[in-house]
Amino acid sequence: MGRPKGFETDVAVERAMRVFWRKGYGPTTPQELAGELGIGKGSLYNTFTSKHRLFELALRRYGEMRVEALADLLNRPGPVKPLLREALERLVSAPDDALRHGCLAVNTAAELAGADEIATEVVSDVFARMEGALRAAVERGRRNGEIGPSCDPDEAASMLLSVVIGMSVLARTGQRPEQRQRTVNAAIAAL
Amino acid sequence: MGRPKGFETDVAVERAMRVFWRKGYGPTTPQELAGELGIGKGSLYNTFTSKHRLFELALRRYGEMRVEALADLLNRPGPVKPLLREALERLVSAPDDALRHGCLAVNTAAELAGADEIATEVVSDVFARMEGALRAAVERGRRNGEIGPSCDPDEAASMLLSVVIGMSVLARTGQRPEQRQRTVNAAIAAL
DNA sequence: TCCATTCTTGACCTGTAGGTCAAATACTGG
DNA sequence: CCAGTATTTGACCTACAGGTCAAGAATGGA
Repeated sequence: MGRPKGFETDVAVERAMRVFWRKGYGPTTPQELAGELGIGKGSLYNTFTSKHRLFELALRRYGEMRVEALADLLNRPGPVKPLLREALERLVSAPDDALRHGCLAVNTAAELAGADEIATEVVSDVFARMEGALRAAVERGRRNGEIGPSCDPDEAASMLLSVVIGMSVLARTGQRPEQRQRTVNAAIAAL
Repeated sequence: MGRPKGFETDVAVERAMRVFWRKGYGPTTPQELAGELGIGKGSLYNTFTSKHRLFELALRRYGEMRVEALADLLNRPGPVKPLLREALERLVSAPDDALRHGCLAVNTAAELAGADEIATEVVSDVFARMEGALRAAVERGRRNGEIGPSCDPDEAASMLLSVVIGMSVLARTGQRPEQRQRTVNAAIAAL
């Protein structure tokens, strides 16, 4: 009973995610969010309590999306190295403005880590899970014999995670794709 | 002639740098800057024109500092690999809160790249120069025979730069130092 | 010692961020 | 068709960000 909601919460969170992704947490104003979600400011606060809470939901959703996409790719059957390469190459040359905003988790880490406990925790968790997926892939490659036994999966996964994060920062600065391609080559060659 | 300045511009820029480093550009207020520099707000604007301009100076200074420190280290005589390792290990376990704020250039890239042209340009430049220093080191290692001829200096340097940036983001999230140590091990092993 | 000049300070101004609320609206059960 | 409930909207509120400015303070020169 009562008046029915005029919008779907999920869709709203998804749209909010895009806005935060483009502009970061601080510079995004409630007004802009309301506009982008197609609802009034009051509705926004009635549903999400605060800008910060909406951001948390958006960030969590972003994390799920990314981690899942990475795991899906790396779990595909067949040799692992090409899959790892493909995962990294997604940061080399995506449709341009997808990259120009970098990765929401990375941007959030740089903007809020330390100052915002919730954001810090969510982002750490996302990174840890990505690292886990990478490690699993490296382990599989070792069992396959694709990757030599001298390569420690923990070390390799940590390194790959750093590379992914680094590339996502560099993409934001407008670095040319060829340079990131080189990064990928070196990182994959290290396995 | 005229009343003499009550503070040294250089010192002020240096202090401003620390503040921006800790809190980022957006969240730092003119009031706080004035307080931290020990001058009135009017003086601040009289000397630096705008918050943004002061930030630019601070960011440029930060870049010089970092690039120089890296080059100095890598130019020390002797084998190159240990020097590269040491360079990366500076991001593993520095005095804790130095790391908790990450790297100002990286933070700025994530906060402002794309939105702020000047910041983007300064930061890109810093990254490019760091990459140059790393590449020079790798080349030297190849001439030494420390590093095999199969290792492309361009690729290696790009990869190392990404690793450095990635670690600096991860340090901000409170990641444990041991994980970054693993990253360093894998990155150096790749050479 | 008075002046021109350069700096310093803090009160003041304008715009906007983040959020609240009363009134209006749309539904369901009786 | 009315009562009760949940939602919507946009005007409204408070605080503060970023910046300006008039008045005063410290210098060197004539």
